[in-house]
Amino acid sequence: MSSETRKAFPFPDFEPRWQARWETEKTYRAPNPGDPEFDASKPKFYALDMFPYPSGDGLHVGHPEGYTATDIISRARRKQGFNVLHPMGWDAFGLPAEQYAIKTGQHPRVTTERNVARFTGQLKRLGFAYDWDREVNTTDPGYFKWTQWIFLQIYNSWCHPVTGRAEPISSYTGPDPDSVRLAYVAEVPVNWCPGLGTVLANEEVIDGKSEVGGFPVERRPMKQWMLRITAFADRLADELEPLDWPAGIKARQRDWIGRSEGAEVVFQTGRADSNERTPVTVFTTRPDTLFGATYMVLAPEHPLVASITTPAQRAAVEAYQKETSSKSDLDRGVAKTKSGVDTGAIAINPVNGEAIPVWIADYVMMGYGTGAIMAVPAHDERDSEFAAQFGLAVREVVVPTATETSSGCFAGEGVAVNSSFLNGLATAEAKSKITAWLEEKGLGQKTVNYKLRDWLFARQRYWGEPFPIVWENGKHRALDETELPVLPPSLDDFKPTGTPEPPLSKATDWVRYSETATRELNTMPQWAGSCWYYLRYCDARNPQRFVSREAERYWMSGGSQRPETDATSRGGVDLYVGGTEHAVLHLLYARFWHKVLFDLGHVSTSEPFHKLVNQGLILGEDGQKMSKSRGNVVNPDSVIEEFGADSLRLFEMFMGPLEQVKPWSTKGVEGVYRFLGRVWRLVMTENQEGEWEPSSKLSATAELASKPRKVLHETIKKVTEDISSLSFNTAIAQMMVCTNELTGLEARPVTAVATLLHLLNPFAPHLTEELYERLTASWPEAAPAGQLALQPWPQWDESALIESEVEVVVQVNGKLRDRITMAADADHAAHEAAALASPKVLEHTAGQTIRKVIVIPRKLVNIVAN
RNA sequence: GCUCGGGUGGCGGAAUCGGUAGACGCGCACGUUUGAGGGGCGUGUGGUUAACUCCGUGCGGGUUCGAGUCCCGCCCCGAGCACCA
Repeated sequence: MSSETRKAFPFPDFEPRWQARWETEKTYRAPNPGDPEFDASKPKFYALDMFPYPSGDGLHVGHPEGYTATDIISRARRKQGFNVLHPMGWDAFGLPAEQYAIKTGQHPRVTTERNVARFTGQLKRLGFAYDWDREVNTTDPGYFKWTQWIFLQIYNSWCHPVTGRAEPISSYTGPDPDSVRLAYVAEVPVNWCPGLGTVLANEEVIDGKSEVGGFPVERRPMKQWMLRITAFADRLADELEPLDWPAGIKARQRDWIGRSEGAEVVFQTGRADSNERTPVTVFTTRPDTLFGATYMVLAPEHPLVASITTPAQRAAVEAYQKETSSKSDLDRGVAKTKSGVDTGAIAINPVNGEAIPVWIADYVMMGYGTGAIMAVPAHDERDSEFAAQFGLAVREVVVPTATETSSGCFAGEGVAVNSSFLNGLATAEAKSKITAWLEEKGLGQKTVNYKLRDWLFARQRYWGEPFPIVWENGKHRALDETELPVLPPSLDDFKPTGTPEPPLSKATDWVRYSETATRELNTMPQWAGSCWYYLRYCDARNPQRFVSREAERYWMSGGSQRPETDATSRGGVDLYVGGTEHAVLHLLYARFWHKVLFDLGHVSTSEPFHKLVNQGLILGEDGQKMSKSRGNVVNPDSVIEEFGADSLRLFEMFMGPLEQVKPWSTKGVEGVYRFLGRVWRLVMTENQEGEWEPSSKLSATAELASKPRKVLHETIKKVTEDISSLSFNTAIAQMMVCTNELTGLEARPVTAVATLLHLLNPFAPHLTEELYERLTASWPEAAPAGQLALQPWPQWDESALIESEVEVVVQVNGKLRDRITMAADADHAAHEAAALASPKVLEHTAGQTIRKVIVIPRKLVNIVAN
């Protein structure tokens, strides 16, 4: 094996060997409560990766970044005495598989299985300590049976208006249960994408194009399944607060929910030449500016436009409506200048009886609020711009308080003026006074509005979960639990029909459920399976329930004690690592489902993910985003081939902070590879035959001198703490320091080397197990037999960290002038005396008066002189 | 425009209850080992200077004995949102 391909250490030999051993021995199997091996005295730790969509491209180097992070902390926690749940699975339904199937004619199940096999092989080659017995696959009937079951829970529930919680539909006493279900059918304007042959959620439409494929998307009304996520809007926003999530992700979720408090105000509208009046309700967050409303604007699609428009304006109004309807939301959004048309109608301001003109304009959206606004150009920038453009009146009704400066349109808070009974009130008081006044007169009320819309839950696809729903006499009805799972029909032709009719309609036998009933033809969106997979991992093979109560309670709500996160812990997954691309969609949907399940008593926590961390994108070596077209994609397989899995793992953690965006560097991989080579040679040496044997410098009897002992214990401390704070890059740096220190010793104590291997084990599991096994073979007393992964984590000795002498910095006027050595227990006076005696200090203070001496014992002395 | 990140050597990054700026790694240079290459090992490496010095954490102020770190005002880069009334 001394060929030119010879490696610095024989990883091509030992990496597969250890991987095979872990697999056959099930080293990382996590027993559940009730299992014989389960130890209830241990605390639990649940580390979750966002499971991948098994694409045809295989793993890229971005995947192992987050996976390695969770793997390291999982391995460390296991050694620290936790029961660790660290699973992996496949989010395998979805458009790409189906698109590929349509293109190649292969059934998506076939390509999915092939892709899963490829991903699995790649993940195993990276040495992740997953409990593969808990692997889940969203396309597995044993899995989606429960996705359908959860849908039934949602379907059979409603949100009680008083408690704000999901309850069984049986507690609803009103006339029409179908009108309040959390899953309901509605005729709504949807994002129909002809290119994909399906409707899409708002979230899946980016700038008027489909997120997948970039096809144009048009609005059209269709009958669709919706989930009533808006009923949970407040809880989804409020309960973010205690979660240990990045502030940016919380902000994005809050923005997406878009809660805004204000009031609805009713204006009577009609023609100036007639007494006929129609009420129009507007929404405003600034009811205190009601006296400043100088015109009203309706969205062009507003249903009352046609009836109130005067004959003289009709042609212009209709032309404008036509123009806006042909514009995409994107065009509407980027328009540089405001546009609009006067309807000729008037609205009566309920607060002062004033008649103001009613316009239509595309800066008012039908989809938000009531689709109508009162325009206050003095205090709203959009209204101000519009008024300026069309010469509409402006009336100031709020003046800034003295400290604020007003320039042009003042949209801030201040004091009300020109507002009758509101005059002199601060904005907040004016708001509540006018709102109370409106409510008293029946002219309006306090209202909360959300940007969040109900979740469009149906897709016209083949490769997704069928709904457990049939239609009979024009009404939908849930199938019984015993009929689950509802399997998709086997179809040879799963192409979109080209019309909104889903491809499942082609399976005529399947569609016919009974003499009188037919099956729902839509399938669920890809998000469905990922809404609850973290629960299935707790009890992945349970045929009776989606997760057993015991397993759920143990893994999701704390088990016994918890690690250092106690104070803020509310239960749930202890650490969830994934990319920011799921900041709103997946994380919001999963939280919604979890809350429904919580309200119905199926799970024990109200939030699923206690701590969330986003790993940063890995860029190509050129600093650009990796992409095939740029040719800068790094393939993990070839990195493993050349440097080994441990090097890849270590490098991805050494590149920089986990959350940060950072560029790939082949030289950097070589660097950590060299480091692992040094660790290897710390233990092993090459004999004359070119074979590796334990180094003669190793010694079971040698004592560690105080300096290397200090370094070793500093390393234990830093690595332990850095793993908890996910600061893997600095942990690795410290292990490099320690390795260099131990390498420099003439006699290397086996216990010290073993300690280093323990610390490095979560990062480089193959190399460390291999070396440790060799240590065990020669020095069983110093290195007790057994896998490192299953042995306890080292403890540091505080006393080893204390030095008898310390170096103290001496500054004159804040500038570094000298360094002196002091006894560790030297007092203030001793520091001062020693510093003042320094020749360098004397030199720099010559001819000056010493004003002050600042002493930080063991650190620094600063002499102030002039 | 708004929100969230972030600006530190040639490069990735350390160090923020204010206290030695640049840990660790890459690169580079020199030395050593080797028949040579590769690899290994060792030393050095912010700028400036012969040296002493002086200057250095995006820019400008401020607080302090002392500021990468705190405060005020800007600039630049990245990500997200974007007429949400």
